Amino acid sequence: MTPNVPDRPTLDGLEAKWDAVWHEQGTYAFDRSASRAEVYAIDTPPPTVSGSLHMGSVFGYAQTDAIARYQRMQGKVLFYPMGWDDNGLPTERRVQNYFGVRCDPSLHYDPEFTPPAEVPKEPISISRPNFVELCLRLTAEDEKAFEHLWRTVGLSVDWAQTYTTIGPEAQRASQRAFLRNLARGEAYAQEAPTLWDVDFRTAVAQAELEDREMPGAYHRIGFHRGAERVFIETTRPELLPACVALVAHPDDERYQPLFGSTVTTPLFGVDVPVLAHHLAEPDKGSGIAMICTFGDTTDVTWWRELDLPVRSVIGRDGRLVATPPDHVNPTAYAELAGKTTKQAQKRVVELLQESGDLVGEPKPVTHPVKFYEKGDRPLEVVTSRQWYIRNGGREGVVREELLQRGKELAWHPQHMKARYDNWVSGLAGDWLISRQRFFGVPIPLWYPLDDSGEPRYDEPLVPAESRLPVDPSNDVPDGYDEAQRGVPGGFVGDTDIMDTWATSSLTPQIAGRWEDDPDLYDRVFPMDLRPQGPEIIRTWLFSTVVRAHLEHGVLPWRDTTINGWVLDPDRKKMAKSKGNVVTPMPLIEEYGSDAIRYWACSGRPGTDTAVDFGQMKVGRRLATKLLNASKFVLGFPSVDDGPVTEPVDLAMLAALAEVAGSVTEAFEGYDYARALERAEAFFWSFCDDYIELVKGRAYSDGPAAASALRALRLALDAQLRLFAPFLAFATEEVWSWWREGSVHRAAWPDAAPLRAAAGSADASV
RNA sequence: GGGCGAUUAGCUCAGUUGGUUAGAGCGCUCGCCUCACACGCGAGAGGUCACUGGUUCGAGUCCAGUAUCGCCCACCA
Repeated sequence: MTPNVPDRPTLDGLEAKWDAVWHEQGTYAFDRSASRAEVYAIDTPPPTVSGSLHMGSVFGYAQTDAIARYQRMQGKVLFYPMGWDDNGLPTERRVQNYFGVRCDPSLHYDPEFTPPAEVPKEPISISRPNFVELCLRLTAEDEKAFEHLWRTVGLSVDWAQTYTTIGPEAQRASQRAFLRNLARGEAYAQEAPTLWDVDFRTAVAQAELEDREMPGAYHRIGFHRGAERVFIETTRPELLPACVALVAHPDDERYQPLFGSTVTTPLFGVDVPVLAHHLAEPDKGSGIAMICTFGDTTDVTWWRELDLPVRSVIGRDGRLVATPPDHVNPTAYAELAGKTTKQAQKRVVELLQESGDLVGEPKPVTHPVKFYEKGDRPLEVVTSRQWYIRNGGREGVVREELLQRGKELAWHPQHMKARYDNWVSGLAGDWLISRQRFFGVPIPLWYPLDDSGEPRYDEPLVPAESRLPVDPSNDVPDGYDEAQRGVPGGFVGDTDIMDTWATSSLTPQIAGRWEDDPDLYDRVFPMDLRPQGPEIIRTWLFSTVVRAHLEHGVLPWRDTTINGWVLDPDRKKMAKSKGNVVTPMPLIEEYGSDAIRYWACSGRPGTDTAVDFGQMKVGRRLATKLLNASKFVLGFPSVDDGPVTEPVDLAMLAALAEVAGSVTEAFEGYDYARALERAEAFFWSFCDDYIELVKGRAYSDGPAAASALRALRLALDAQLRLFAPFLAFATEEVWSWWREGSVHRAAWPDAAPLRAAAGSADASV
């Protein structure tokens, strides 16, 4: 066809133009007639829908898109869905602030409720269904904005294949998987000490913890032993009424004489045993520690292994409970009841000073304290009934199996596997999946109530899979009716929801419509690729491996690419709290999507990369150059398909063949950055050297001119396709000037035909 | 305390089985509106390859150790 080249090619407006065309022509639509062997399936990370996407997301997703486009051009049928992770705490928090509301599950649904136009000073209490409505409303708006950004960036996602983690399909899959875990004994409930966020009033899992350095102080406190004193040091004197024992190392000669005897707590007058345990460290504090129920996870270990009683004083609201534990002097305790831990600590210290049991002044220290990663106050340990899924945290056999899965998985880059091994090896317990929150997938169970109205937790009422998804607070178990809810002899629904990871650990199954559409599922599962960030190896990657291992006995995907972290222009970690977050849209408008994609794809796999406006400028120049060089090549009259004859032309084609080979090789190893670098290096030399060299000849007539024109077109054609995964818009624009269809559905440039055209030419000429 | 990664020109980074004078882009200096492109073209300056040893005919590249930075994990009295 006769090329239709614009007089002044421009990058401006290409995003909207080609997004519309791709959408209309279904360029990236999944072809579900393809067999599993023909499909390349990507388990795309569902971004958290809470506000806006940042450059870190664009970075990783653009890299994945380059891989996706490469695979598509290699002839694979891409299953490339997109999910939105909208359930869970981030959305709840955003809804609370955005609308000025708070969820109170004891309230009933108010169909008339609409949030006030202005955020009220005092949050309005609304029912759980009203709250969930607002969550859905806000996430729907965000998801529209997210899709718009992704389409502008040019992700070649099939937008007909989207899901949300709060949607009915995701709920059905999570509940089904949970029920199957339950049936196989992999899910279980347990009343146990649990890390608890006192502000969010929910249990949290090991994977969601982080340490923060906090100021504290060692308080040296004397326990009574007749007329003697035994001194311990603690940072949490307010837990003195919760003390159940003292503990020292079995080899510690200072305390060996005390083992087996009892001492009395100051102020509260409780007799507690002095015990030996290997976890006690002789060189920490005074070498002897008080065990409280519960100050930290070590206390839990001691409590369990030494078979100690419980004296809980911290309530779920983070305040000291009203009634003192057994044996605790009620008069002394009354001073503390109802106080926050901070207030209680202050008061206990005053009382200890008055009684003379505190030695000297508290010694200030800075020490790491466990926080919920989204929380504001230190976690407490409270006893509660929670659901767990076995993940090898307690059983060596399962742990070994999961480590083995980690070995089967192909990691890119390889060293990221160490983080997985590290995490799995360090698991301290099973996966706590229940949350005492509102916007999530309900635990799909009810419990019968006995004659006194107490739930029989050991006999849960399980829904048939055909009924899923269910909401036990609205739906009724088979064999009961609504009137029996909460009545002795009736039933009660489980009020907990699942942790968001309990749903997103099933993204391959959700996207593949597990059990809902077995025909589709068989064509896409297990998937080929899991691309994701390094910080969620311990959560998303690991939990997905756990679910697939337990349910299907396979790895959920063959390869995983772990992208690097995005740093701000000054190479600092970007964080909302630091106010240095760079938002993508303004940059896309300034540099164009191809430039942003270029920047993202020039970051090596797994390598932390700064937001670099220089790289974006370079990317934009590359895209512009591609338009102009193409205009030059296509400006010449078309010649027939005869042979390329001139040595320089042949050498150029030979070099291009080599480049095509190495770009392909790089992509096969998931090294999109190297692929881009190779293609780019050739292109600039093609423009600056080869084109300049043959320009004069190309303008002339005769066989030598024809050879140049043929070589130019061959080279342009191949290079457009080599760049298509990166410069998705500019390559498509040029392709449309002279070719049919989309460059993104064209075949990947094989080195062989170029080499054939080059004959025996030497690339180094 | 354990693990992983990084350390190459002012800046951002390549450098794949160890092999001739260490590369690119940005920035900088100088010269060019040469009919595809001034978002361009040409020329140039700029480096003890973190440090210390070792292996080798030969090390930015392999080995050991040290330092600094970053990340992950850890029972935090």
